[in-house]
Amino acid sequence: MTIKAVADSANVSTATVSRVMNGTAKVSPQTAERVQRAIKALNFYPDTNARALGSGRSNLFGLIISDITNPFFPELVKAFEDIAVAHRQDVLIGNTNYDQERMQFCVQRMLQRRVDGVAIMTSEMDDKLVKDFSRMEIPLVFLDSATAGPGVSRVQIDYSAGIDEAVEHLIGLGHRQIAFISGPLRLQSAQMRYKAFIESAVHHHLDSDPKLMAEGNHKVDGGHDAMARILAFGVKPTAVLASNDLTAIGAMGAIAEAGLRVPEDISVIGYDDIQLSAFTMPPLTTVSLSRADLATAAFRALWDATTSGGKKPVMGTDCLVRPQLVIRGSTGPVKRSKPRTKVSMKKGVKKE
Amino acid sequence: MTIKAVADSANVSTATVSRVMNGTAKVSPQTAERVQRAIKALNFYPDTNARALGSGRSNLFGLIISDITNPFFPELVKAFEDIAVAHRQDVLIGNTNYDQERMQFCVQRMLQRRVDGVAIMTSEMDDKLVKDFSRMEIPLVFLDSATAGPGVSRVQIDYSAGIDEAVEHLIGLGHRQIAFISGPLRLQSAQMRYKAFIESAVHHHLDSDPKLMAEGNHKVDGGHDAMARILAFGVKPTAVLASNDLTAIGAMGAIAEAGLRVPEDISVIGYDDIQLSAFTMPPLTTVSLSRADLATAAFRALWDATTSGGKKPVMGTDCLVRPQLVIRGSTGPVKRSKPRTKVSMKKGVKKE
DNA sequence: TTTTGCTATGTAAGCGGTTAACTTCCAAGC
DNA sequence: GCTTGGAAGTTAACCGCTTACATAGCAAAA
Repeated sequence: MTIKAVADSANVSTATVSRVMNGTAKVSPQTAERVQRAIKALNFYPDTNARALGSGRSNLFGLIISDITNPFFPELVKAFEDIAVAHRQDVLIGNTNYDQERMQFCVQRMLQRRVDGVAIMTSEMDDKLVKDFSRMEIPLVFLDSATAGPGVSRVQIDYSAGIDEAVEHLIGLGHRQIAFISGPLRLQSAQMRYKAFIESAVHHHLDSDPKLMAEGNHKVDGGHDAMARILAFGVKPTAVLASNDLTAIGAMGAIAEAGLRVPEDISVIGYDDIQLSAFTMPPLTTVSLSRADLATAAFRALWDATTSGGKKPVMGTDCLVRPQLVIRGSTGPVKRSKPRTKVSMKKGVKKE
Repeated sequence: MTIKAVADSANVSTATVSRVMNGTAKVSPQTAERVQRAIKALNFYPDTNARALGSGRSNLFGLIISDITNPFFPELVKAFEDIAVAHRQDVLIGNTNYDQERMQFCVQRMLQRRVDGVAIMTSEMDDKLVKDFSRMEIPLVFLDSATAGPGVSRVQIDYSAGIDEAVEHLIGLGHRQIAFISGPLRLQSAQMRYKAFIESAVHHHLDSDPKLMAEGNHKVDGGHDAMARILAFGVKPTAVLASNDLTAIGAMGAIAEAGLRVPEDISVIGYDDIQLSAFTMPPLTTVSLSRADLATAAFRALWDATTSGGKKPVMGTDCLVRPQLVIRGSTGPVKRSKPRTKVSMKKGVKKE
């Protein structure tokens, strides 16, 4: 079943069939109608490979992520795919697993498939590999890294805004001793969150103590262990901010194991707002980062770059996505374990 | 950068270059060496589209899943991709979202890309669409449905085995009143688990009561609501078995909200063993279904079907994956709320 | 030496589309 | 009536690789 069969069946040339399929040139309504009918009748699907070869457009976008097992990503992938489907683009997903070699493979595959563009949603990307893409003039969009340039766009996350909001929420509840559990600091994405917290802490004159900081791994177990370590130090944070939700969930576990309660003894805030965070016990207060926004922005950038007629190296775009605090049950007012005034403190709180 | 450039650079014909790249025919070691060198030097990546067009093999497998946002799937996807990468196959993922139209698109895309085979990992697949694949003689592998046939393989899950093991574990702990929270019963996959439980219950002469059954949606909120409903009925199950882990997690939430404790008041068992289930509070006892096994079996089936030289309609294979109970903290001995003998019951339990 | 039989390589015809360049046809302009 | 010009189609040259077939070269057989 080829385009030729359709052409014969509709009594036109293959060029005409191609035109009605792609709408690339005027075809009389009657002819178009006839062709459409033939396509339907023969149940014809054009071969994408041939199409790509002939036109130089593969209708494929690459999507590189680091770990599909991290709940942040499936939601991103889904959102991205949704938009792609709507634009009749396919998506080739590459999972780097935080592994250099694997990433290498990934890039190679995309290069070979002649993808129309690549969304690089992991902060860990080798510059050399990026060069490979630009040599082929493949539009790129990065999440949180690289500088925009010819054919390279960026989607940035306003970490500070999200973290500030979280910190201010805690301060409003009376917290001053706020612990922070970071992700693995060798990853840029984790570092950015970490730095945003430090800045916010300084800016808000929070009590600072290295013992309030611990490094996790952006997974549940890492959050758990990090929290356990902090608790073991004997410092007594009244609140913890975690670099992502999984970490926060782990932290909540460690807190419970220490015989403390969330939020009565320690308030917990996560980051990302993965679906699950609404269902933890208690539901997690978290900084929500809309995967749909991220995906939309990334897709847009690629789409614009590939459909801009003519001049090849379109200047990349730059866009900022702003997270937003979602208050649920894991944060509450700080408990006065050692009330300074014995009685009727409650009445005196107003001004404090 | 085409194969021609490489050929010129190595002073051979394009055919020879193609041969050394694919190992499809003997080439003298020296020539091969020279070609390899040229490929490296020019940093040449063959165009997969052209290759697919010329050879009729796309080196692409389709992977259809229903909801990448369900933690069961990312792990499956990852495992599948891992094996695929090792075999130099790419993977085109399609998310049906449990939506007919979306599934349609999915199938279409794969057909157009001329995938070498498709793993259909969702129980909801339209027969008409399956026909489209077989007309093209595209090998298929199903998870949990369809009958094997020419070009159609199956990977079956031995639900009964897993559920039996769970039920026996509970019985061993003294439970007789076991509730079951199913997935959405319109989905085959949910039905199979449901039926397996019913059979097991009958087989083990468990107390049966329709009020012990509730339908969830295979997500956390569904599990929560279903458990709440069961509790509201006033029946007092001492244990709950959930159709998947997310459901179990939801159920644990509802139990906690009812002022009961897991496992002291109610034991909970999930199904799937998603990563998260090791980190709930308490850690979830669950029937572990190895995604790696599933993925491996599915991949194997497709791989064998596509590489079997010659005769096209190879008979599909059939394979059974056996889940296994993982005992963690959410199950415990049944509590004697109304001890029949007032005192020293503990000593008398031995024989019971 | 000539023939035979391999083996290593080259030649060129696809694969199934796209698209530039060209042909028709026909209405409008002069 | 003859040009001009634009719309609707057709022809055929690619796109980059694979592969059937042809060929050259050489060792063994005759």
